[in-house]
Parts: sequence; C-alpha cells; structure tokens
Amino acid sequence: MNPLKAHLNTRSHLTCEEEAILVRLAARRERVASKTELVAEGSSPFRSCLLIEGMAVRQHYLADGKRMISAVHVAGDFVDLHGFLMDTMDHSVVAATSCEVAWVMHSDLRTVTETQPRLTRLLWRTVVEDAAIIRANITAMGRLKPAARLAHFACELYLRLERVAKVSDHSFRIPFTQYDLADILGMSVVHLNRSLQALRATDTVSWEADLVTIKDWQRLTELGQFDAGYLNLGASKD
Amino acid sequence: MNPLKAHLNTRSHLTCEEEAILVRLAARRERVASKTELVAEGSSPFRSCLLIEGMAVRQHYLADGKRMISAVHVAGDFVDLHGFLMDTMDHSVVAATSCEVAWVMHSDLRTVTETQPRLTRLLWRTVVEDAAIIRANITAMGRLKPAARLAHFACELYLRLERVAKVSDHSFRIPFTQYDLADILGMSVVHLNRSLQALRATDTVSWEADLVTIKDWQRLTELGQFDAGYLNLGASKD
DNA sequence: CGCTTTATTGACCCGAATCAAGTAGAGTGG
DNA sequence: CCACTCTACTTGATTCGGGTCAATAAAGCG
Repeated sequence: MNPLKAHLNTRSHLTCEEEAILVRLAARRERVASKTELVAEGSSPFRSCLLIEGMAVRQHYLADGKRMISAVHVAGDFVDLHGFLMDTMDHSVVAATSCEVAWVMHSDLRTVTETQPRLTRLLWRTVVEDAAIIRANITAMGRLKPAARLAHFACELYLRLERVAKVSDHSFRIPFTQYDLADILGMSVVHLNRSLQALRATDTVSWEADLVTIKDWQRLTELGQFDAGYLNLGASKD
Repeated sequence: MNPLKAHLNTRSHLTCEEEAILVRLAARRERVASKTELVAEGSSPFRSCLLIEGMAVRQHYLADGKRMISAVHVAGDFVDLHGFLMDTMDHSVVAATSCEVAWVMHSDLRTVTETQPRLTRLLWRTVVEDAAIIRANITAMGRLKPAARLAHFACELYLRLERVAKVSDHSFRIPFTQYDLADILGMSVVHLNRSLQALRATDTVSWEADLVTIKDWQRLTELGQFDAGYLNLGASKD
C-alpha cells in the first residue's frame, strides 16, 4: 500500500480513515512476472490495477505490427482508473518488470465516490496528473531532438521514482531494453542507440544497462527542457 | 449548456436534477475573441473554463520559442478541470476561434463532488477521455507518417464534432492555419503543407481553407489507422 | 491600395529509418 | 566444459524523409 499513500500524500495529507480505506481497497494482492498483461486491450474489466511494486507500460500495436508505448507507470500509480470509468480499454497495460499489484474492485471504487469526496478528488487528480505527463511527452516528442527527449524522460522518471522512494544516491533503474525505449520515444532502435550515446557524451547522466545515474541535474534538465511543474509535486488544493 | 449535456449524455442519460445542476454551474457566460488566453500558464485559477461554443487549444512554448499544441478542444469540453485539481497550470489554453465559454467556480465543483457522486464520475470521465485522446495522439505521432497523422486527426475531430452536432453533410470546420496544424502534429509548416497535399491526393477528404469534407470515411480511417474505440462513444458504465 | 498573414513551391542538406553485419553476454543442453 | 542459441547492443552503409532557408502567390484587412 505504501507507494500509493506516498504518492497521494505528496499533495494532501491523508486522514487515518482515508488511509484505512486505501488499505482495504488494495487488500487483494498478486505478484506477476515481467511481460504479464495486466489489462488487455478491448477488455471491459470489473477491477482496476494498482501498481504496488515494479514498473508497467501502456502499449498499443498498430495494424502494421508497430508498437507504441504511450505511458510508463511506476509503483504507486493507479494504472487503469481508466477502466473504472470507460467501458473498454483501447490499449493494454503490460508489466515491464516483475510486479506486485493490487486489484481494486470497481464496486469498491464506486463506494468511495459515494462516500469519500475528498479521496475521490485525490484519485481523480491522479488521472489529471497522468494526463499532464502525457501532454508533456507530446510536447517532447513533437519539438525536442532525440537526445533531449531521452534527457527529458530520465528527468521525469527520476522525480516520479523519487516520490515513491525508488532512487538512491541519484541512481535508479530503468528496466527497459533499447527496443522498449525506442517504442516509448517513437523512433527506431538504431537511432535510439545513437541518441543514447549522444546523451552519454554530454556527461550529464550515466546510463549503462538498466542503471541510470544523474551526474548533473541542472544541465540534464536544460538539455531536456525539463520543467518539473507538470508533475505537480508541490502542495495541493485539497 | 447544450454541448456539455450532449457530451455527457452520449454515455449516461442525465437526470433532470443533474441537468439542472449543470445549467446552474455554467451560468456565468462570456464571449471571447479568437486568440484570447482562457487559462494562463503558471496560473492557479479559482474557476474552470467550460467551452460552450468554438474551439480552443492547449499550448506550451519551449525555451527556444517553439510552440507545441498538445490538445484541441471543442464545444462541450470542460477545458481545465485540470485547474480544479492541480495547483498550477503547466500550459495555457487559448481560444482558436471566437468562443463562448462558461466559468465554473471551483467551489461549486467541489460541492458537486460532495453531493453528486454520479455527476462527479461523469466529470471525472471527461478527464479520462481527454487522456485517451492524448494517448492516441502519442501513438499517432510516434508511429504514423505525416499524411496518416493528418488523416487520424481529421477522423478524430469529425467524431468529436459530430457528438456535439457540429458537422453537417460530412463537413466541418477546422479553424487552424497551417502553422497551427504544424504545431499540433509536431512538424514544420513546409512539411505540413506537403503532407496535406499528399492527403488531398488520396481523395479521401477535401480540405480547403478551414472546410473539411469527408469523402471516403472507410479509406480515411484505414489511412490514419483510426480506431474510434478510444473516443468511447458507446454506452457507459454508469 | 499598401501591409500583413497565410499558403505554396524549390533547393539544399541533415537527421533518421532501413538494411545488414558483427559483437557480447546469458542460458541451455550434450 | 564447450558448442549452440537467443537476445540485446552496437556499428557502418545507404536511402529517403523532413527541416531550414528563401522566394513567390494569394488573400485578408486597415
């Protein structure tokens, strides 16, 4: 339960009652292997997946077999509140590492919306945050050069993982192969590889295998034109 | 009020009480000229903007002066529920045409969340929908060729405008200059122009000035690899 | 009727996809 | 323990898409 609490607590402090409700919601746990499909495309689920531990991606295959990853999720993310409100999923969610997940029944979420307005707003906000993240990625994809996009991606993940205590000593793990990264950033593997080398050459970050270490945050954010504002880590309205 | 009702009614039928509440929420009307900034970047608004009539874009300027448009909004869209839940805006919203807008006080929205769980879910859902749209655009940007992206964009806007009765006889108006379109799709104006010509050459759509007419929906959707699923026009859960 | 904004075209060149090959490490089985 | 295979990463060569620069129409508009 901790990561979601950590996630929500960044903004408003949860009351004891709210914490208790979250714990109860997330009681139904499961550990799944990497590459497990957590939410299938086209499905109409009756429960939503909350990531407790590990990372997952939202992905979509095009008719011509190309894959695009539209979002990356970390511990504490309520991966498919989408499914709670929409009837069918237009994409699938797949575990990128071994993950611990909690399955939250939609009927329980519904009860929350009927009885816990403040908690409802907090959950609603996580969707707004997700949207802000995707929007920032749109901007990055449309207007940044590949190496800058990689820098932006590293900055974003750094802060998101920090919030749930998954970084230590400026280092964190990105469990993606270069094929995954290419599908996240919308480019070819070959070019991704070269862009990654270009990024390494700036000496702002060390990125070997899945271990990423920030060496110069200041310059890295400039490179990626990264402005943390959209992650809204500050105080909340509620 | 009509467009939002039309928008929300596509999924669940609103009760009379809920309709009445929406009408009251949106009582504070204003007409603004094209290019008016409806929501400023960095602001922390106390009210949210509901588009009654016209179109608007979410945009963001990068440090180097480049602009990216991350979303397009049409009549009936609750343009910045974002601001209701987050503390500051990371981008601005600008009218793309002359618009009629309604200003909804956050305090009133808050009351809705405390007393109208079903309406709350419907509003929440509009945010989820927005996210789905942006995600589809990420996929399009990352993996589709420019002409296909234009086709995708036309398909999406067609269905969204149809929902609020803004299309007639397979035609609708896209009030964007080619500079705007370039910033929406993340490419240069010159190339956008050429891609548009390529799209016209397919004879699936007529696109002259701001008037777009679908000539062959079937082929246009194939071209843009457009699958309407993500717009979730079907029945709702609630 | 000038002036600005928008659309279009050509020339040039760099960036990025594709194709193809080679290397390295991890796991498997004889 | 070594050959075999698979996957991930890297590199080079080639081609083509798409950006930039520059110029010209065309169309509003004051």
